[in-house]
Amino acid sequence: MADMLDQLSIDCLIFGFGEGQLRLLLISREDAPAQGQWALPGGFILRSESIDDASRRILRQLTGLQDLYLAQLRAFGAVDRYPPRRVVTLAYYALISADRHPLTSHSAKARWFPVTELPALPFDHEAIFQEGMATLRRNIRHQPVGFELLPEKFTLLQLQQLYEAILGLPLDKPNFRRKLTRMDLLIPLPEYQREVAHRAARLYRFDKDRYDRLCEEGFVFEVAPPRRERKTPDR
Amino acid sequence: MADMLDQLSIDCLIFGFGEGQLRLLLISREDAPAQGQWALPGGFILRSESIDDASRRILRQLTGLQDLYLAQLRAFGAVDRYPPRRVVTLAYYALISADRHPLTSHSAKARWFPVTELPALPFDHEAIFQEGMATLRRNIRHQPVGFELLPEKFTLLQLQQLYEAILGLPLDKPNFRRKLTRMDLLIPLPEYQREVAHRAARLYRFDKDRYDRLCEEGFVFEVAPPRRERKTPDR
DNA sequence: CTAACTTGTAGTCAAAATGACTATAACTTA
DNA sequence: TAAGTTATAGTCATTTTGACTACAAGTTAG
Repeated sequence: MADMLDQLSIDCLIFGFGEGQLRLLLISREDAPAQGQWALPGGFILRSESIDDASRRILRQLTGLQDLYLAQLRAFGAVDRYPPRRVVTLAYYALISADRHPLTSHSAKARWFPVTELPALPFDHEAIFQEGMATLRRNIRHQPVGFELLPEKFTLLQLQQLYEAILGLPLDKPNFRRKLTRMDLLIPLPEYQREVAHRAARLYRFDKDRYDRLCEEGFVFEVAPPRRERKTPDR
Repeated sequence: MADMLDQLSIDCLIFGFGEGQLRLLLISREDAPAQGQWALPGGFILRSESIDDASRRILRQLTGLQDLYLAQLRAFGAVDRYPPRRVVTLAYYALISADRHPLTSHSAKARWFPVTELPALPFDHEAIFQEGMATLRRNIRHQPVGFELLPEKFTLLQLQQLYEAILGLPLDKPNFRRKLTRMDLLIPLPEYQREVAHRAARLYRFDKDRYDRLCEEGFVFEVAPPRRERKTPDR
C-alpha cells in the first residue's frame, strides 16, 4: 500500500444507454467502508501512474471495461466526505454503448441501474452522480458525446431517444432528424435494421473526422431543446 | 506543515478583462521550486478545510482578492508534473472585473499579463492555462459567465469586445446588440458613460435573477459565433 | 389477404432568428 | 462649423425553427 497515494481516490460514473433508458453502472463494494453497498466503482492511485492512467486501470480492474470514452468530471473534497480519513476524490465519467461493451463474467459484482432508480449511495456519491448528470445534460447539447452511448451503427430514432432520455423532454421526430442530418455529421449507411416488427430504419454512423474538420473552421455543435415560448407579459 | 495535505495542491487561473484585453494574474514565486519565476498562484490544502475553501483562502492570501467567481477546472496529475515529489494539483479558475477588484498593495508580487504575452510558466502551468482558455471559450458561449469579467454596469460595446477577445474573432455590432438585448437578460440602466470622447453609450446590468428564472423554464443561453458558410461541395 | 398498427421519411408553411448592411443620432475635438 | 467617433435603430434576403401533414414500408391481427 506504500505505493498508493492515500489522500486521493478516483470514482467513476459509468453511463450507458439501452432500451431507451440511461443507466449507471454500480458495483457492490468488496471492502469496508460501506462493504456490500452499491457504489461508484473507485480506487486509489499508484505513485507510478498518472491520474488518467489510474482511472482507466481502476475501471478495467473492477468492470473489465476498457477503451471507452473517459473524461474527468472534477474533484470532490469536502472535509468529511470519506469517514475513515481525509481523502479527496477525483470523479471521472465514462460513456459507453451497452452493446459495444457487454459486462463480462469478470465483473460479477457490477450491475446496471436505470438512473431513475438508483439505490442509496455511500459517501458523497449521490452528489457526484448529480453533478455528472448535469454535466452530461450540458455536454450532450454542445458536443457530440451522445454517440459514445450508442452502437457504432444506429438509427435516428435511437439517437432521438437518447437525447430525450438525457434531456428529459420529448422531441419532435421530423424536426430532430432534419436538424441532425443537415449537420452533415452522420453518414447514412447502405444498411437497415433487422428483425424489427415494423419498417426497418436506415443505419447511420457518426463522422468524427468530418466533425474535427468542421470544428477547425469554427463549427459549433448545437442541439438545442425546443425553447418554450417566452411569455412577454410586460415591457 | 503536518496540517497540510502533501499530495495535493491548488493552482488558480485568474482571468481579468481590461482595455479590450483578456489578462491573467500571475505571481512571482516566493519559495523554491521555481523561486522568482512568474507562475499561477497556488498553495496547499489544510486538513481542516474543503478544497473549495482552500482555493478561496489561497487566492486571498496571495492576491488579496475575495468574493469572486471561482470554479474548479479539473485535476492535473501527470506523475512528474511537480519535480520535488508526487503532487496532484486541482486547477481552479476565477473571473474578475479588473475595476471591481483592483490589486491592493497586499499583492505586491502579483501582476496582470495579457494572455497573448505570458511569460514562460513552470511545471505544467502552461497546460493548465491552455485548458482554462479552452474552457473559458466554451463556457462564455453557453453560460453567462462573461459578465463576471465586466464591471457591474457596462456598455454593449464592452461586452462585445469581451466576446471578441475571448473568441478571437470580430462580431458584427448591430447584430450582437440585437441578439443580446432580445435575450431580455440585460437591464438597461438610466445611466450613460461619462468622460468619453464621443457619444456616451447606455449602461446595462446583467439580470441574474431573471436568468435563473428562465433557466428553470428550460432557457439556454447561447452566443454562437457566426457560422461561416458551409461549403457543400459534393452530394 | 385485407385491415389495422407501427415506425420511417419526405414535405409544407408560417414564424422567428441570423447575417449583412444602411442610416441617422449624439457627442467631442480640430 | 466640420470632421471624426461611437451609439443605436432599421431594412432585407436567407436560413432555421416549430408545428404539422402525408405517405411509404413493413408486421401482425382477424
